[in-house]
Parts: sequence; structure tokens; C-alpha cells
Amino acid sequence: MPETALPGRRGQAARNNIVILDAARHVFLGDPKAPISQVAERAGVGISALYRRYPSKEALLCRLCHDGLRTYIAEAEAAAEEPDGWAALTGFLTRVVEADVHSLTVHLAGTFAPTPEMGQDARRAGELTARLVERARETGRLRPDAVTEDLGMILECCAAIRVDDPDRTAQLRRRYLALLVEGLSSGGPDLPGPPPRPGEMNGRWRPS
Amino acid sequence: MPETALPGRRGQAARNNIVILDAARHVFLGDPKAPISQVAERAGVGISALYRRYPSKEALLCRLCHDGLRTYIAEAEAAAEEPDGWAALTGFLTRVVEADVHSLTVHLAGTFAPTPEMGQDARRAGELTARLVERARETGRLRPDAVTEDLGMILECCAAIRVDDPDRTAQLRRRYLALLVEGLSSGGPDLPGPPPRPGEMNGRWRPS
DNA sequence: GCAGACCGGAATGATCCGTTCCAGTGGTAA
DNA sequence: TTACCACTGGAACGGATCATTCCGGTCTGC
Repeated sequence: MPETALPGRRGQAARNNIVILDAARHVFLGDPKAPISQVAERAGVGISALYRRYPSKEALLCRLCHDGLRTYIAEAEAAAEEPDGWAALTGFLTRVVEADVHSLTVHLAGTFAPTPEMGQDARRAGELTARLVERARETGRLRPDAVTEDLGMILECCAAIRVDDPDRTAQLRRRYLALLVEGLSSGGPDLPGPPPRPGEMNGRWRPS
Repeated sequence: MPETALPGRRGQAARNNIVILDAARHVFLGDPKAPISQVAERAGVGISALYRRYPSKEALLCRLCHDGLRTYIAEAEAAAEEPDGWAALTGFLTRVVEADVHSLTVHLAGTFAPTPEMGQDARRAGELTARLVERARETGRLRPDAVTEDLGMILECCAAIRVDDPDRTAQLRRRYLALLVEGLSSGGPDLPGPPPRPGEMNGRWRPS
């Protein structure tokens, strides 16, 4: 990614790269079906500035989603460094919710055809997540009937929380994540029903 | 609501009343922006059968939503009969999640102008909910920092759970509702952030 | 001073969808 | 039996929405 301090045209282009991605993230987070013109408007650029960079709306969506996936992986790798398995898991969840990564991927799923590379990254994300759950379980603080796939659902729950004000949204998400984590850690009665099966939520990725 | 056993034309019309509402509920639950033709197709009727009953798509949506609200109220009233305050609350949540009521209202919010009558019903729903929370608190099993408005958010979380198979969806929702209720009942550390304020989620109802 | 990279935004063309319209069907009552 | 009409299915209409293309202008870097 180029420097943002370049002067002149080159600099404007580099800055636009960032501004456009930010705008796109914000707009599509709010409404996954938003028209592309809305992204341009929010970014304060013309539509051509978008099409110069991405051949189609789908490509932009894909880029956004893949970025989110990479963030997820980065957070998971960072969490792997944390010595305490329980803190690693809860910290990971907190940061992923904070970054609003899941909300993006969930809402965008099915609106574009995932690239093979994304498939690989998704697999890696899954492995890292499983490892985090494993370590948390070893600490004994994680309820025994919780499984890796529960994490995805929990993130989905948090992503569903949304109010107009972004800061407020973040606050509320922290609140309900805390509630869910509280549930995860308690030793109460067994959770009902079979847990999610691996890959059960993959249907969503069919290009529809 | 007329009998479904009537013969002939009269009977077909009566049956269609029900079939159409069912189809509409199912279709709009899956995709709130679904075209009305999809409802007709699923119901196995023509489009005119819809327009004979509802003057517009918005009217149908409104009806659906209002029905959901009434179900919510009915469940809340039923729960008020339950002597144990904690069981009343958890049973209420379970049944509302089961009926998928919240998912409907949440997804449909903003797609039509609510009628005054709906406003009244919404207020009544709020009062009943508050009463349920109050009673649950009195039992001591509800964590002290939980507020009435948390319930709406919890229902929203559950509504976010969705997979292709409806039965499976119901199972998973039970699972995560259990997790959330577990969190609600525990005496762990305080939940972070200010709780939702009354009416904080009303912005959604602007006819947009 | 000029070539071309880059930009804004209007014009295009296709798709989608709510609503209307009309001809067909078969109960119903005289 | 027959005429009527409530009710139906589905085609056709018209407006709205968007992704994408195109073009004329601007500014940089050489």
C-alpha cells in the first residue's frame, strides 16, 4: 500500500485508495445491497474513481470481504501468542467484534463468488479458531459442551446488534458479548440441541 | 376467521386466506425484500388472490408484523400466569424465539408505516415485558444489572441465527438462547457499558 | 507545453417488481 | 338449466433502480 504523503495526482490516487475502501466498508456494512454510487458519494469521489480500481461491484465486495477475513486471521494469530488460553479466546472475540469483521462477511456472503484464495484463508481461519477453543478448553473455564463452531454463531449474534450510532453499537456489542461469554464460561446445565456441525453454515456462500 | 371446511368457492377463498399468510410469513422471513410474486408462487395462488385481500404489499407486510406483535403479547400474557418469575421469563423467551416473532418484526421494520394501533400494542408489549423482568428480578436469579431493554436485544441475537433448514434453525436458536439465559442468570462480573435505553431502537421504525 | 493519468458525473441499457387488467371457471340461485 | 358474478391465474405495463460506460475537463510530471 503506497504512502499517503505523496503530493499531487499520485498522492490523490493513493489517498483515494484508502478513502474508497473505508467508504465502501461503512456503506456496505450499513446496507449490503447499497448502490455503488452511494460508496462514491460517501468517499467524496466520482464513480470512475471506483471503476478505475475495481472492475466491478462484485470485485469490490470480494476485496472488502477478503480484507475482513485477513483481519480475522491476524487477530487469531495475535491471540495465539497470549499465554492464558481463556484470555486468548475472550480477547480474540472482543477484538473481532470490535473490528466488525464478522458483520461484514456475514452480510456480504452470497453476493459474490469467493476466490480460491479466500477458500484457503477461510480454512486457515477455521484451524486457528479451533486451536483457540482447544486451548480455552484446557484451562477448564470453557464449558465442556461448547464447540468451535459455536464461536461463529456467537460472532453472528453480536453482528446482529446494530443501532444508528456506531459508537453506541460498539458499546452494546461489548455488553452482549460479555453476556455470551459469561454463558460460555459457566458450568450450568448442558446446552440444548446438537451444536452446529462443521460447515453447516457454508450454504451461505453459494454465489446464489 | 372463517371455517376452512366450507366447500366450493367460498371455501377456497377461506383456505387461501390462511395459505397466503403462511406463505408470506415464510417468504418474508427468509428475505424481507422478496417480491410479492414469490409469495404468490409459494402459496400456489395467483397474484390477484393477494391483491384481492391486501391493497398493497405494504399492507400485507403490516398485517404480518402486527400479527407477530399480537403473538408476542399473547405469549407475554400467558407467561404472566406462571407463578415462578424466573420460569415465566425464560419460558416466555423460549416461546417467542420458537415462534420466530422477533425475526419478523426486526426484518420488516422500516418497510411500512406502522398504524396507530400497532403503536398501542407495542406499548402494551413493552409494559408486559417490563413486568416479566421485574418479577424475574424479584426471584434473585436475574443478574441485577440486566434491564428490560436487554430482552429485545437478546431476541434480536436469536433472530440472527439462521440456516437453511428451519428445524435446524430452531434447534440452534434454542442453543444460543440457553447460552444467553445462562449469562443472564449468573452472578458474574458486571456487564460492560450502559444498557440499552428505552426507545433506543425505535429509530428503526421510521418509515424510511 | 504537452501526453496521458486521473477525475467527476451524466447517459445508457438492462433488470426488477409493484400494480393493473382481463379472460376463464365454476358455485349459486332463480 | 341458465345467467350471473365472485374469485382466480397470470400476462402486461410502467416506473424505479443500478451497474457500467463514456466523455470532456484538470492537473502532473517530463
